[in-house]
Amino acid sequence: MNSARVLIVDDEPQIRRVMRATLSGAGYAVADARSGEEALEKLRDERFDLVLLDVNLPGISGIETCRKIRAQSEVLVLMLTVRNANQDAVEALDAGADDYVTKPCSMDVLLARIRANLRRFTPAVEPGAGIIRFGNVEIRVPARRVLVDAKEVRLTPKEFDLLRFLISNDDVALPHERILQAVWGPDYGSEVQYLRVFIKQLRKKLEPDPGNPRYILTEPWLGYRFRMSEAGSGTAVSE
Amino acid sequence: MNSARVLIVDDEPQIRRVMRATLSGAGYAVADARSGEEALEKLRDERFDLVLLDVNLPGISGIETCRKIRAQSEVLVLMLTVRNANQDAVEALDAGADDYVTKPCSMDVLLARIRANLRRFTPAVEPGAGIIRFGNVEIRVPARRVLVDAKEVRLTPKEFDLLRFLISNDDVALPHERILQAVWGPDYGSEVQYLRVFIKQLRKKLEPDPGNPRYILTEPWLGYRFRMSEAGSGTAVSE
DNA sequence: CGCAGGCTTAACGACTTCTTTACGGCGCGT
DNA sequence: ACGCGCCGTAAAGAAGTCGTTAAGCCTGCG
Repeated sequence: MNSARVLIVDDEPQIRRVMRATLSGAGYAVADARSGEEALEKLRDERFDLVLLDVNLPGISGIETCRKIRAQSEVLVLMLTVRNANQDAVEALDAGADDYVTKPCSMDVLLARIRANLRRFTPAVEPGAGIIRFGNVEIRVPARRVLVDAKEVRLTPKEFDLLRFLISNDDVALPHERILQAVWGPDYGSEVQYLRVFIKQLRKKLEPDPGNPRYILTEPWLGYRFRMSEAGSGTAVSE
Repeated sequence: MNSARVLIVDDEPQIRRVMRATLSGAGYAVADARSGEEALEKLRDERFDLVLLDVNLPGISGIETCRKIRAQSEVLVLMLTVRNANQDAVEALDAGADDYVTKPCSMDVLLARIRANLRRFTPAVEPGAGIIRFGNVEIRVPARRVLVDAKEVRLTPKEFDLLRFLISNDDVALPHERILQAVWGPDYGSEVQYLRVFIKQLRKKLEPDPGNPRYILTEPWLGYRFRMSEAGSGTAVSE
C-alpha cells in the first residue's frame, strides 16, 4: 500500500469526486477541501504529504492559498488550472508551488507527476509517532512490533492486524462479523471460529493472565471489546 | 549569487545557444552536451545540480538517457519536448525525471520551474552530508557508493535503489508491494520474487552474517524492515 | 561476433502461518 | 436434569512463504 496522504482542494464537487476515486484507486489516502480556508484548516489539524490545489477558488485564490500554505508547512503543493497562461504558471511556482498542471490533463499524467514529486521529497516522520502503550504492553505500529514487559513478542500478520483493529476501537463492543470483515475481508463475516483461535493467541501473548483477560474482553453473544485503560477513557491512535 | 550548476542537453545548436544565454543571465553556471552519451560523460566528471534534457536526441533517446542518469546520480532532471503526448510525459516521469516541460514554452516558465525544483531539492554541498553510517557500513548516497569495513562494495543500480529505499524507511515494516512499486515502478507490485533475489544479494554484500541478518530483517508474510540501530529494547539473549 | 554484467525467471526444501476439525466447559431456558 | 448454543482450547492438515541456487535473457561493449 502506498499510504501517502493527499489533500484535494477544489470547489467543484464533480472534480473532487473524480480525483478522489483516481487517487484512492492508486493507493493514496485522500481528503478534500472546498476552499482555501478549509484547506488551511485541514492542514493545521492533520499531516499530509501532498496538496492538489486548484488555482481558481472562491474566496482566497489558489495562489494566495499556496503562499499561506508555504508560510506554515513544507508540504508538496501541486497546482491545477484550466487556463494555460504562462504568467499564471510563473506566479504559482514562485508562490511556492512545486508543480503546475493545466487541466484538462489525463489522470495518468497527473499520477505520474504526483509520483515524481513524492519520489523526490518524502517528508520525514517524527520519531515516536504511532507508538501505543497500555499496561506493560508497547505497540510500535509502523514497525509492526510488540513489546510486553520490554521483551519483544512476535505476532503473525493476522494477529497484528487483529490487534490493531481492536485497539483502534478502544472500549467499543465489536460484533464478530465486523471484526472478521475488517481483518479478513468482506467475505469472511461468518467464520467465527477464526476469531476464537486468534483471540486466544493474542491473549496468550499479551495478557498477564490469559485465563482472566484484562485487555481483550469477551462480549457474550456479540463479539469482543478491547479496553486499553482501567479507568475507561483512553486515547485513540491512528494509522 | 545563484551558482547552481545546470547541464543543457540538446542536439540543436540554436536551442543550446538560447538556453545558455537565458540561464547564465539568470545567474546559473551552465555547461552543455550534444547527446545523451556526452551528457553522461560530463556528469561523471563534474557535479551538476540540474539537467535540462531534451527528449528527442540522436543516439540514445532522452528517456533512456534519463534512466541512465538515475542509475548513477541523484541530480535533478527536467525533460523538454516539442511533442505534447501524455504518454511521453508519463514515461519520462517514471524514468526518473523530476519535471517535464513541453516546448515551445516561454523562458519565464522554464526558469520558474527550474527555481521550483532547485528550491525543493538543493543538493547538500558540505562534505559529510548524504553519508549514512551504521555498524561497519558506510553509504555515500550522492556518489552511490557503499563501503563495508572501509572497503568498497560494488552494488548494481537496482541493489542501490533498493537499499536506499529501505534505509529511508528505517524501522518501518514495508510490504513487498510498496518496496517493489518504489524501486521497480508502479507496475511491478506483484513481482515478489525479484525482492527475494535482491534482498539476498544485499545481505550477502552488507551483513556481517548473511544467514542471521542484523540490518535487513524479514517481516514474515508482509515484507522487510530495515533497522539501522540496535537500540530496539533489551532483548539480547536466548530463543 | 562473442563476452560480461545485470536483470528476470524457475525450481526446491525448510519452515511458518492459516485453516479446519474435534472436544470439554459454561450458562441458560425448558 | 437435560439439551442447546456459545466460548475456549488443542492439534492436525493444507497452503503459502522465504532463502537459496542456478539457468536464461537482454543490453552494452570490445
